Amino acid sequence: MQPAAYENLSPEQAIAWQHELRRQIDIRPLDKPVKIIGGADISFNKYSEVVYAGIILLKYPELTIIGHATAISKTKFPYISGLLAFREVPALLEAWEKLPFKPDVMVLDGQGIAHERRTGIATHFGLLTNVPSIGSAKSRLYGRYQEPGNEVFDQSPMYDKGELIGIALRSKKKCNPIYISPGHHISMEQSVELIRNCIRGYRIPEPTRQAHLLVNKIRIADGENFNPQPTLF
DNA sequence: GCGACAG
DNA sequence: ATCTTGTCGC
Repeated sequence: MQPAAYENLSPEQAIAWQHELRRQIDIRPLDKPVKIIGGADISFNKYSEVVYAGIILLKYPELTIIGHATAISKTKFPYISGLLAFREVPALLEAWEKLPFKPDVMVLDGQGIAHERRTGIATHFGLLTNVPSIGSAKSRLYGRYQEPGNEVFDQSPMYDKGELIGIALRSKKKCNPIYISPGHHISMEQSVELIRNCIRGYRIPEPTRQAHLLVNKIRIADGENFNPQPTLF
């Protein structure tokens, strides 16, 4: 199935596709060391179908920005909890194709396998691009866990019926934890280790944080042309 | 039936 | 996610 056709899927069909994708998930150690790590995110104006996607490339472990790509696209697929990938992945793939070179691993803003059907946006993106991926979410979607300790890097496992599906990580003191889970072609341990090495004083790891800054920047720049609200007179 | 519910 | 200023806490 082509991602471009995602907007025509019904929620039921999207779920059926996730069951299909689930069979292809492969959680295992990386085959090569990480020298370049990428971060992806999207932004949009309320009530608008226009989505601004962006991917940032950082040198690892220095985390200096060495490249990026963006794409302005449209989507008709609404936000539905559990089906986030169908709304955001198409635009992200457009940005992915524009990258000057590909990263060794990608960090997505959302879940990896910490998902009811193990198909969070990071897993979905990893399967389609065949690139190792990690999910770093700002809130929990699925799985049971105990609140991690209050010190930086304290962590707590997330389970689904006894199966480890993610890790709640305290990335910053006095802040809510972030939820890490492998997406595809990477292990749980490596996912957490990489994210830990991407924390730079903020709650959000650099790849995703920089991607967020990037897409918000292009959205604001693009919006300075017309008025979203009904103009008076 | 009730509560939860990535971005 | 986005809309938005000040403000409580470390």
